[in-house]
Amino acid sequence: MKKFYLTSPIYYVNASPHIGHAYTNIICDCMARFRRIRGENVFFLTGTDEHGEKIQKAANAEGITTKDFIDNKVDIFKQLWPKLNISYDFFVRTSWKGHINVVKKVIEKLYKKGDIYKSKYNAFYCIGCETFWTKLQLKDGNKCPECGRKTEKIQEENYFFKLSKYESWFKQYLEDNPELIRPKIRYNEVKGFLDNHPLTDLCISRPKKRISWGIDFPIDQKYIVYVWFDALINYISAIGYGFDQEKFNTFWPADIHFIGKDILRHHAIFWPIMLKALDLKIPNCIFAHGWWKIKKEKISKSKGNIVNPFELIDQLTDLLAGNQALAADAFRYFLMREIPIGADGNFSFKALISRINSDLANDLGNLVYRSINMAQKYSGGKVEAVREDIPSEFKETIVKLEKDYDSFMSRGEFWKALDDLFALVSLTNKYIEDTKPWNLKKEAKEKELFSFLYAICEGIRIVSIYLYPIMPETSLSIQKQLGIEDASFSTQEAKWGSLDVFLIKKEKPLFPRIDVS
RNA sequence: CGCGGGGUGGAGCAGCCAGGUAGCUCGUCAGGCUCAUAACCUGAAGGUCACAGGUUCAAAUCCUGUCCCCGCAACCA
Repeated sequence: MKKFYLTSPIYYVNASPHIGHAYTNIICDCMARFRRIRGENVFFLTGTDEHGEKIQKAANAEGITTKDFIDNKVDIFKQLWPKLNISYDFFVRTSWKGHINVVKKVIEKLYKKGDIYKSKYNAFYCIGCETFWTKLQLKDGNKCPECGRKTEKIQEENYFFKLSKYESWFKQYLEDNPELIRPKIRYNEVKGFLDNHPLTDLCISRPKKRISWGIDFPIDQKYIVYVWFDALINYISAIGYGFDQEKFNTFWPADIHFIGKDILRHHAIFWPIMLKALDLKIPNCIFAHGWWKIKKEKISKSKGNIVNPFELIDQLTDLLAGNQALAADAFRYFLMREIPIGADGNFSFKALISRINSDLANDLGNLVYRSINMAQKYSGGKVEAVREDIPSEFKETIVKLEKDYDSFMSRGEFWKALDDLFALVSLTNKYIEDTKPWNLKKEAKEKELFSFLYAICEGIRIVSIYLYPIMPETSLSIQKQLGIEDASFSTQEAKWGSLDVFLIKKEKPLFPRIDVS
């Protein structure tokens, strides 16, 4: 069985989750579910990043211990994922002992190898970015080139990881693996960055006298580990690197790391080099998605335009007859359908409702409802297979969908897959229109009528399978209404004519139209 | 010369990397149908693809220049 290991970033817990966190994990979940129905052995990792100065400060500001602070925040994330139907396999916390041990082992190993060394450092430190800059890099004399804030001049001894040693190797590796970083625009960005900025060694320790909240630096008790160096290692610690070799060998290397475009450099440069230094395989793909904006502005707390996913789901749940799982489906659908992955998009409640009404209620929901209704009315709810070829109306579309769906989904191009899938929905609606079953009924043309009924049931059954990764609950509901006892979403079964009989169980429409005046 | 994204019918977007009749969703207008959630189906109107040059048999797409918009304190996918 083919394995598939995918990861979300581990979320930094100094703030509560917003739409961006939800988006990333929904992307991951859609991919994970797709791989599962394709029959792959999936391991989907998510988790939290819990160390570093910012968290220590945030805890202090709230007047609670750092431990209490992170535990509270982690709980919030853990409450969110079920609400969005996120089917992760493991939740890793960087404060977890297993992870901490691996980080220490990694550092010891790299130190022995000579890839970590101690050096005096004359630098300018930006607290916000947790980044050191050289004098040359500073903006306006003493400001952080990334965020523009004043930096602190610091002279101290620290430990460094020899990024520079691997620079030429990495450049070549990038050259040879154009699909390592996706989408293309981000690949170009990284290449451009490397061409213009020679890699300097990465400072991976912080003196405890300055920051105490982190993993003890194993070879020197006066230091803790730099939070990013610690965090990236979660991708191997979570699957047992160094302590559960069987599991690790099963899943490593990662097939895809989904990240937001803001953390590209850490994942696309530091991480592959760290792995190379450890003699581990490089991930197959690092995929950086875009950002959701609100009214064309970046999400930010001070502008007050944070979309709180908890509130959003609650609001949607109310509008969807109290069905929270359906609300999650609708939200997932919107995020995956509305924008091409990789690009930025604009979020608005109006656009969300509009998608629900037009795509989910009018097209899909109505199709299922009218089909089920006809099956019940015209054949008493039992629709037996009429073994014919695929009706010519469907032939081309189904065959094309089978191929395109798989390739789009494999590449994470959810919006394209959904576009194609909804073309089948439309086609089925059109097929009904063209066939005019109500006339067949009047004229008692039973053969044609039953053949038609089987065709539309097959049509929506196939839709339910392809829809599953994006909208699991809706898919399940469709299959239930078709009378499929043991719901199955295996792509193997998305073949025309694989079901012998449908025993229709009509329910309410999948999605009500939402009135927003 | 700071970096990056973008300017395509009323709105939101795709197409640009690998040039070849400008496409999708929503909205508008007209018609059809009745199994269905005022839904579904059909048709129509509406764009000199920001602008100016260039390359080419051919440019939304490649090259050059110009204009305009957005993000770049912190939080942050």
